[in-house]
Amino acid sequence: MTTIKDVAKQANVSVATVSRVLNQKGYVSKQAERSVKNAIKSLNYKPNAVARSLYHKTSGIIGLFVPDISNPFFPELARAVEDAATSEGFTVVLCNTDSKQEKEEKYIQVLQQKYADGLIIATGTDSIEHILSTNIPVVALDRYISDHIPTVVSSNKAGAIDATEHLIAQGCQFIAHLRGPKGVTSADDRYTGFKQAIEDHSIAHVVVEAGFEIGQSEVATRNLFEKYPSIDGIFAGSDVTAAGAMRAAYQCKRAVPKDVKIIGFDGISLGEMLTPSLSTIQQPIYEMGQQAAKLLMMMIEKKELPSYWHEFSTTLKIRETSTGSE
Amino acid sequence: MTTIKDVAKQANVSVATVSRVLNQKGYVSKQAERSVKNAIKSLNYKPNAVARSLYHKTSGIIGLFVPDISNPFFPELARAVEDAATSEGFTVVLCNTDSKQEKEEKYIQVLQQKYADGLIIATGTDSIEHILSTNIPVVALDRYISDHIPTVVSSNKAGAIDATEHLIAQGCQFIAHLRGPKGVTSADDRYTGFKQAIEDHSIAHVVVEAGFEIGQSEVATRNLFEKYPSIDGIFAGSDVTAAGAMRAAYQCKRAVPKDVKIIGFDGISLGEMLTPSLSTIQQPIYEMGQQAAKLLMMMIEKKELPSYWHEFSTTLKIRETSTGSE
DNA sequence: CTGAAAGCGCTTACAG
DNA sequence: CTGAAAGCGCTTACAG
Repeated sequence: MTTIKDVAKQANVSVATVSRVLNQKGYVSKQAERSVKNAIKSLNYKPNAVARSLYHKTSGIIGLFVPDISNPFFPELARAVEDAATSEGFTVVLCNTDSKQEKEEKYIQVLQQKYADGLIIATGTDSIEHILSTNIPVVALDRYISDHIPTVVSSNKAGAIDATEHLIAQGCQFIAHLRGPKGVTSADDRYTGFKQAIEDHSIAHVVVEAGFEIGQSEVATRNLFEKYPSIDGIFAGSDVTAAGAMRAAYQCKRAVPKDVKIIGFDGISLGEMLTPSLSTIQQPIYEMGQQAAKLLMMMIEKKELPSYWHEFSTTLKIRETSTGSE
Repeated sequence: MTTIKDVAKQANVSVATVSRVLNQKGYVSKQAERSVKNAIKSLNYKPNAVARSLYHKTSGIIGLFVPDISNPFFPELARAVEDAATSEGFTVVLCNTDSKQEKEEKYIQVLQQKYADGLIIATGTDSIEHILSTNIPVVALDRYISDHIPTVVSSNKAGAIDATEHLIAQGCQFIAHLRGPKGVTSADDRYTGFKQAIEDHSIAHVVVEAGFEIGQSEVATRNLFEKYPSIDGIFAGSDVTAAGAMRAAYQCKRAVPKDVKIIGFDGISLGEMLTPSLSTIQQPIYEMGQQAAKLLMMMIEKKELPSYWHEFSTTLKIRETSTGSE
């Protein structure tokens, strides 16, 4: 690797001068600048990022914490974060935490040792101390941590109301809600929205916890069909659990959407791959990831944040699982 | 941040001694060791990874190149790579290249400036010069680059034969193959396997290019049904394109598996989320990602590689889209 | 406008 | 067994 010394020698100046033209900082004569630039080009010199890091105590690295990138909600988010970060010259380190505090702590330690500039946290753990006690910028994505941490979420409650009212408008008389895990902010908010819509319209309903995974949801829905044969609408807490409900309907010989209408939540690409295609509440996933990255980079650059709360509207996406009666 | 100097002062030794106990290298008296260890603990000292990097010219960073993490094949691979890397103290940087050479080159440059230790390349671009000309260790995952680069793939051809013969065994008389993009090694190999099986059994068939995306596959399959109404079996080049075929069958009112049997390739979790669930050729995705990471780390540690070619067997996973006649 | 020097936080020959 | 010193490749006061 060629270093700043090689460039200085070739250009017949000191390393200080090379550094000045590199950073466009301080006075440099036209002539010196020209010969340095030539030397840089002819040697194909690229400054060593590690040496810069050591001096500046920054690295251009940001950590992205997700529970598990295999969970289909997170890749789209990760893509958005990475795009936004890369466009500003940052690099993103992927951290799968399985929502385990111990893993989060390990990642935080390793990242701090590398002078990571910031963290985007899209995972939920019970304890938040280890996050609050870190001294690097953090933004919370798709979850709430604390009022002191900038937060990017979607309108989970309003979206859940839209979903439920859509089912009601489609004529559903007995609606089941497959709710996500208790204690997970988004799942709780969706539940609250469901409850409110149901009460506003006095519709028969039942709520069951179905995690965020397909297996659990499939079993839960099957049990539901057995216990309450007259269920004709399902609001699933996520698109993945909606897919589970569709599988259960198939197994129990209920036609979708004819016998039972189903709507999910998230708007991940899975929904369009299902047959029939899944109606859902679309979160602007890409925009959310992008926003989180932008906020983090503003914090890193010590800019004032316009707000600590960024809530994105959801939109009702009507596809095949909730429409008509075919 | 507390530094090695602080520790040295607290322990009443020189920084050299502290460094020695940190690295368990060189002679240190029991007594010095004890007082250094105490100082480290009481100050909660963590060595600065950047300073170490600068000296050693390594960083513990590996780059993972994928076309797009949103494509559902890659998250499982990424998870495996990240798990294996983290367990050995490496950190993985996510690089979405969109299979564009220009993006790959940019990432390579940035990573080299950070003293990245290695690259796992799971993307295909036409040119490979920029990869060959890099001087850091590289392993190719799910693609072939060159004989000089360790490669981890699955038995695409054999898997395709299994898929095709399975459809034949299920009684299919006219089989369509939705092949992946030409020039992509895995897609080409699957096509070759299909051809071979078809010829061995003299079955009517048709091949059409359907990319690796759902939209294209859906349209292609619809056209196929229109043109060749007697198609009763589809071997899709990936699980995603199989999902597209299922959507097309739905639109064209062909029951799956009764009227047309479908099998995919990959074994991503999507297959289990579909209704009916998707028969497929399962690649050991996690093991492949893990193996790639392990090979890369061996190269980084200058260990001899047992082989440059690591081919994993696929397994036929019979689920609902290809069985019975219901 | 420019260079010598100190410093970022480590590691490792080299003397002793 | 231990410390002073040089060096990894940069950047930036400080003098001139």
